[in-house]
Amino acid sequence: MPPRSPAEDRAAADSDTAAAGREQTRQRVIEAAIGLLEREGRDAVTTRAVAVAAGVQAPAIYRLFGDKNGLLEAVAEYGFAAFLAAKHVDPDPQDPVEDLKAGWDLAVEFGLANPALYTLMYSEPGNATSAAFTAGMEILMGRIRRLAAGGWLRVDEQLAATLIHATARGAVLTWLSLPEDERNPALLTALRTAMVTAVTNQQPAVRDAGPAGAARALRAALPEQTTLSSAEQHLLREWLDRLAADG
Amino acid sequence: MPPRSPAEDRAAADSDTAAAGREQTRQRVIEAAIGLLEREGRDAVTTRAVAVAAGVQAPAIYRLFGDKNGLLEAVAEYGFAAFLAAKHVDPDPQDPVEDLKAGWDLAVEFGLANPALYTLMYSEPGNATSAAFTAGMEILMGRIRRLAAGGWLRVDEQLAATLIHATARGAVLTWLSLPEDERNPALLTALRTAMVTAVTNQQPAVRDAGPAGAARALRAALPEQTTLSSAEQHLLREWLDRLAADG
DNA sequence: GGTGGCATGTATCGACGATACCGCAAGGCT
DNA sequence: AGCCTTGCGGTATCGTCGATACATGCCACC
Repeated sequence: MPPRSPAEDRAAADSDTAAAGREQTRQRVIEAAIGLLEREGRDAVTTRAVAVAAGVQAPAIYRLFGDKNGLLEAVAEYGFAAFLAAKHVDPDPQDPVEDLKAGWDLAVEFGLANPALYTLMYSEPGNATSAAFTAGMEILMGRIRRLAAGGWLRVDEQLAATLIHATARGAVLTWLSLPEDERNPALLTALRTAMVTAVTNQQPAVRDAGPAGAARALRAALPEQTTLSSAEQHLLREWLDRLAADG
Repeated sequence: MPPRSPAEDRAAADSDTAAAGREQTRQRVIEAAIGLLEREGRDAVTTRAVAVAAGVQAPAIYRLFGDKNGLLEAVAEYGFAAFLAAKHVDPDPQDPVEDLKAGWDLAVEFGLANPALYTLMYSEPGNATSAAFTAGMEILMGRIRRLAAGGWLRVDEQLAATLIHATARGAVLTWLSLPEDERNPALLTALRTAMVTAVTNQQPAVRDAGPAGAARALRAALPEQTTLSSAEQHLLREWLDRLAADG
């Protein structure tokens, strides 16, 4: 959200109601655009149609969103935020791998539930900055971090995130591109297990959770390593001893 | 391709040259559209711009392709056919799994080499009927059939084809959506092995959870730690990054 | 040498995204 | 209190888009 405009600062007395009204019409325009998008398809979302559907004048859209792309971005963010808000995220999952599956299912479910919105967001490359979008990314990164902390992660955290995105995107777009009578639910489960196999280890690399367990595991697996110089390895071992003893 | 038009039948004498000329201008228009698409982006492909780029009148496009969508479909088919023709397919591969990988690489390579064309073809669901498209599908189905004949296939042939498509689509679109400095080639190889694991019976090489996994775990679990000084933690993190990336 | 049919070329239509311009209502200043 | 500045909402309009009607002219055929 941008900082308060000078006009709002000057008229601080009723800026609340004015800003509230503005936000209200903004929301009405967005919902009208979503309605058109899901009811009549992407091409039906024109500035004029959205304006009459929302009961506002055509230039109001440009004043509210600056651009048609701005409107579409606002629509994408609104839809994604609404979906995220409707779903609750387990803050402390027992099985991080199951949690990963749940997160993947969530992403795919969003795509299948809002096909027009999903293709609008993910069909063409480019935009990646959005409040709701980064919020979803934060949730995903949290899941990945828990996996890593448990020693489950097979690849880099960044690569894991990209792999999850790529499989989910391929799953949703391919599913949507199939005629309804060829949509096999096994596609989704197979892709999900493929994602899990690519991202996680079958057995965690650390036996005990927490830094001490990870330090012990790393200390045990280290001798074969040559990436570090011998001096570095020596110092690293010392620290690992301290970390392992700390648990 | 439709059967010969009555006009062509009637003027059979020079229908060859006439049809050839027509096909020539058709090809010129398609190439002009491809040039605009890859040089100035999707939105630059307007009927007028294509017409002036190809040196034809605006209505000629509608006479040749009937519609702007017709032009775009012709463009997609042309580009895909050109790519298919440039690549030769091993008719009798020795290792069908390696052949599957090669086919997947081919599909992904097409997407990475022709990003605008690829997003045009696969971004939005719908069109699936095209000569070159079905030709590519035939090649893919041949590969899958050889896998099935060798007993390699783990799932339905249809599901295998869909899985291959979905992973390739996710790989290409995700790759293209990343900024150039975040494009990790490991994404493609990881997705390819995930696809092979999902489609074939080939078990992934059981990777020992080496130091990289433990390093990742320790890196993710570290922030709560206070045993080390901040300077030590900083250096440790650096080493853990190197160890984690080494796997 | 007509004659009919079809491709070519010009002009134009409705809709789209986007914006300039005008009136007006609401504080601020003297 | 009255004037004035400031910014918002409403009307009209611009340039471009996809798509098409209409006139023109070319060419084979009789």
